[in-house]
Amino acid sequence: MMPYSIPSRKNESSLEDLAEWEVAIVDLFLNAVQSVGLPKSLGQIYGLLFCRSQPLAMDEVMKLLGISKGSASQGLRSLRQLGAVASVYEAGDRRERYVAEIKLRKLVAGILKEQAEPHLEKGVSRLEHLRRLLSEEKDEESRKRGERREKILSGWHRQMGRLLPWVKMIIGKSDRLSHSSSD
Amino acid sequence: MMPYSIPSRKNESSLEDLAEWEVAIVDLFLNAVQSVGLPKSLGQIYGLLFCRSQPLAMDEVMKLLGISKGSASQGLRSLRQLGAVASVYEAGDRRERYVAEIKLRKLVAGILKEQAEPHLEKGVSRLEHLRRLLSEEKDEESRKRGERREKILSGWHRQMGRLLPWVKMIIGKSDRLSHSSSD
DNA sequence: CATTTTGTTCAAAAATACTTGAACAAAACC
DNA sequence: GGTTTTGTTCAAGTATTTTTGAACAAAATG
Repeated sequence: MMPYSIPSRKNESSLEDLAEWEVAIVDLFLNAVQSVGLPKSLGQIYGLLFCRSQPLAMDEVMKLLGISKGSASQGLRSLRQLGAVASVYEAGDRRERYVAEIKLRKLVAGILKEQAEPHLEKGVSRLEHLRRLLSEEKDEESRKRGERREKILSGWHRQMGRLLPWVKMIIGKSDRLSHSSSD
Repeated sequence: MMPYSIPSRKNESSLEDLAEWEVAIVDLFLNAVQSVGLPKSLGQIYGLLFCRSQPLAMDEVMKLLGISKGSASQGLRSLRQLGAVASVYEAGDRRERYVAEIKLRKLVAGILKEQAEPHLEKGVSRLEHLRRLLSEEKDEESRKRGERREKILSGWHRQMGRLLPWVKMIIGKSDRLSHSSSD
């Protein structure tokens, strides 16, 4: 029964070419991004680039991680948008190549700008909408209560706006410890 | 054809009893929690309790939001665990009743404790695992590169650990502006 | 102690989010 | 200009998460 069966590699031409520690780091980032609510392919791709000293092209990323063209393309786009990867041009090759941004300060700044700030912005219009509804509320008790709630939310909103610069500052501090010598 | 048809309310006995501004706030929290990756029923429930001055029982939450028993039960449990709602006992009623915690400081502290700290903790063992793999890596270049990466990750980990207390502190400041007088 | 009320659990259904791959566009090459 | 390489888009498929509701447990009631 079934002699000469195919060697049957575990992972269909993926992850095989990564060192064990690289797999561990890819997995680490995979989990990390999921906890922030981002798709896991983002974490895989970033993790892979983070491990490597040389820039990788999209087809190499696909091959090494065993993910589809679509995922690779979209994932790299999101990462560029977040400022988590940069593209570099290499002589004698048409393909665009990518490297991971490893300064925590820049990573955090990118996430804050792309994720937190849009939410704060949306918050402004939501609060405006809320105030409009309140001004139309007929029931006295209800309106009073709503106005108190609106005050609380405005306060929270202000606090959050104040927090962001601090986070950038605190993370920024002694970031240069991160990248000591080479690479 | 079909005279005397049933009035056909839009929302099957839900949201109807909320004021418009309350619906807006429920929706606001619904969106807010989703952006943090939490299930939206958490946001709805918290939002409803946030609007109300009087504690609500689980069946009232179900009725007002039009959600199932299971969602209400699980949602309230998660919120309690996060420290976002507290239960209160009211005379002459067997049911447990819930109120929203409205101090931003406490909310943030709860989220950090339940979400961020466990991740940091897991990070410790992941870094240990990584170091073990690195010590077994045979290829010289690869190991050196891996060791540089491990240093970077350890640095990030440390920075994150330092950030949390600051966040609590900064958010804590002038929190008392939030709840001025009644409620 | 049988019954009613209150609340939890969990398997299945529904809703969402993610990935895939084929079709398409854009640029480089010859 | 035709061909090849590189990269994007998006509808359909797959996987994951969330919600539902019925069955169950626990406690109060009479």
